[in-house]
Amino acid sequence: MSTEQPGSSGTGSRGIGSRGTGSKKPTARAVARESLTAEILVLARRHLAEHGADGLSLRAISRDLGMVSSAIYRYFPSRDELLTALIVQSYGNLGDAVASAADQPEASLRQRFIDICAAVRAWAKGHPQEWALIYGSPVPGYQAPQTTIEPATRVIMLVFDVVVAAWSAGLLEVGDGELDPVLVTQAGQVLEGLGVGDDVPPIVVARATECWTHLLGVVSSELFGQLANTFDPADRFTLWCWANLADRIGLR
Amino acid sequence: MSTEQPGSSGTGSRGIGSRGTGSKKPTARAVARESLTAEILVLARRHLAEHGADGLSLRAISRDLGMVSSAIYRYFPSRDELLTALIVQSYGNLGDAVASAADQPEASLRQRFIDICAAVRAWAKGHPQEWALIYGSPVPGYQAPQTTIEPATRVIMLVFDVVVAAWSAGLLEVGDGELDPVLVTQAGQVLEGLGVGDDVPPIVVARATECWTHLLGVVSSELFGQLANTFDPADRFTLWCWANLADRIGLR
DNA sequence: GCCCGTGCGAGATCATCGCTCTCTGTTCGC
DNA sequence: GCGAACAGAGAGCGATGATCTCGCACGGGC
Repeated sequence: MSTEQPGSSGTGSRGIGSRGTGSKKPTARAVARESLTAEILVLARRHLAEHGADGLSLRAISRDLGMVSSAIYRYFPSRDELLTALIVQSYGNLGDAVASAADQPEASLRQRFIDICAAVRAWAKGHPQEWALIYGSPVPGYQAPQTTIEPATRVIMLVFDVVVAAWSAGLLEVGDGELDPVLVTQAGQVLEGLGVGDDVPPIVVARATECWTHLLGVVSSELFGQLANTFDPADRFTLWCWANLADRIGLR
Repeated sequence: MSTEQPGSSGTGSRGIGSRGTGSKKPTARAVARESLTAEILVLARRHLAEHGADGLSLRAISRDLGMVSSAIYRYFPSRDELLTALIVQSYGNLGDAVASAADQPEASLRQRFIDICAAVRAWAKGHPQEWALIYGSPVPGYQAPQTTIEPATRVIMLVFDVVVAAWSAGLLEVGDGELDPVLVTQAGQVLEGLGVGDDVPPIVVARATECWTHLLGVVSSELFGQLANTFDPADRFTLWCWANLADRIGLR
């Protein structure tokens, strides 16, 4: 949810609100703009869910709104901007869903990890088009702006946290310095960027990323039909995969 | 390569060729059709590589061919049919690339497995749009016809074969009947459909599928930009992942 | 060897799309 | 209150996929 992301529309935050400093009355025009922006996003999300990312048509949305097509451009300067807003929202929604699944303080680490994986899959199955939007092939010609990478990291961080916890508990198999030096360097930069304590070894980042890519692979495979005719109702198969991944990070 | 897939266009194979029984003279018209169909596919592949799946425009292709747009429809009744032909071709190309990488009789099983993974990744990096076409999010509104699932299995079979070989060599950890009964059933159906000997245990299918989905996840993550700012030049990371997968199936 | 059916390309047409421009009415800030 | 900024309407541009009809040329059956 959280429909207040559309600050990305740019034109809207130029001189209207002036809500940065004072708390002037919100200017009927501004609230109308905000509400219409939100409404556009809701309709866009609906169209996205029903017709997919490239079935998303500004004209169709404007029709549903009873507006003329050109009016939409007052709120989103282009289709790509709308897509960006939807992507940010989707990352947020997925993050919310997974975070609430991960928020089980009394569950075992292994259970929490598996819950996270299952939550990712559940959200993906519930919102296939959104999943495809954020984790599928990049939309043609669409270049993900920098805005989208920050919310994207949130879900990964949940996985990362569990792996760190596993390492803290002494469960993660660390190996003895046999990690490729390039990986060590790259992992070090990630840790630096994250501001994590220097004591976290690079293998933690590598394992977390490995888990994440595998998680993506399993979910996308199921969602994109790669498992058809094999483990088709994939509930058990995915569960088995999560268990295997948990084993991999020492959560037996 | 193998430009004779367009049999899907339907209208073409009605009464023209009559090459099913006798070897009548190929009918200048038929060879023209065949060559033009092939040319369309070549151009389509080029456009696909340059502008992505949804940048593929029948009109643009017809322009490059010096034809009028409506003429294309004599050869492919719709854009989706063209996409289907491209998908089949892409599966074939990937299969060829990986098969040739796997054809190293004197290499160790582990090395062969890693070579297969690396070959998949290499092909994907060399043909990102094709990869997105076959393993990315389904093209909007496009429903993959049954025609595409057979060539899709070919690459998976290469992975499956290695896992079977690992099992034959007694390397694969089989466990002792602890596999979920649902997985056992589904794996059994797969084995039955494959006509593999009854002695192959279900865990082999499950492990192979697991490897495959993880392989897909790693390659797609890299290709779709999910590894940006982490293991960005992902050569070493992916190699490490392949090694881990090899470990997983007992190929130490 | 001719002839009618069929394949083939051209051209026009339709509905849709993203996006731009101009115009008029409304709202806001000073 | 007034000028400037905003909002929506409407027309329009160039492009897309798809359909239809029209002639022309080819080719198998008589």
